[in-house]
Amino acid sequence: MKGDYKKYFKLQIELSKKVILKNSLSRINTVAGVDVSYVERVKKAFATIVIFSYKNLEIIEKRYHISDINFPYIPGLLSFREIPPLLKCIKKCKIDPDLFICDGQGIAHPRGIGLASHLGLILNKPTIGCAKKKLVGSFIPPPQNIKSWSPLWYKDKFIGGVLRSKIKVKPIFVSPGHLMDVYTSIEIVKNLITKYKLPEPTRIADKYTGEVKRNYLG
DNA sequence: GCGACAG
DNA sequence: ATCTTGTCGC
Repeated sequence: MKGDYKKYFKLQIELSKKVILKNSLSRINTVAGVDVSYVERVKKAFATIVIFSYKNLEIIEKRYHISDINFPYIPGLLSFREIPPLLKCIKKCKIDPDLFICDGQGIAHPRGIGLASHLGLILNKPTIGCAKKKLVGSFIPPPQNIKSWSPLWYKDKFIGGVLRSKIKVKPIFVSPGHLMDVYTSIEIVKNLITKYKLPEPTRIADKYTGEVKRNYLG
């Protein structure tokens, strides 16, 4: 029945109980950025993953996967649209990254299980959500100082950070996905930012996605 | 009813 | 996400 997504809501509520908000990383060697873009005209999803060395942000592996779109975009249910393509893409990697950065929310979600949290649970890996826009929560705009941030609150819970990744640009929304905590997620994203709004993993994965798409369309 | 609403 | 032109600012 069109518009009936109760089963997905229920699944999210059950999955959210399994999310672990505790940093499980003692040392980070590799970090991956994942992204998905779409072309409705041909009903295709373009997923990419770019893996970097955490220390010097050097690209050490990149993969992509093109698949059919089989779930619509519905705020709050993004993971059901993006995870299938991402899993096939991630499976192509030879390297198993220590951490994944997702283009979307972690626990900053109506039911506490955004794309990053859901993906982390499935992979049983640490993940961080880094979104360009807010989904839920309230906050005070962070100062203009570079890399300053303000807390993101939702239902009296501290769920993430609104980070000023670049001066005179809208801040980004960082929240832990899985096997990660709020403070650590913010600190890690700070380390992954260079001179752009988005942290390198997500920024490069997004750029790669556009490249793959252009090649496909000719 | 109204506003909000990741990609 | 995608579409889409010019335009303001460093």
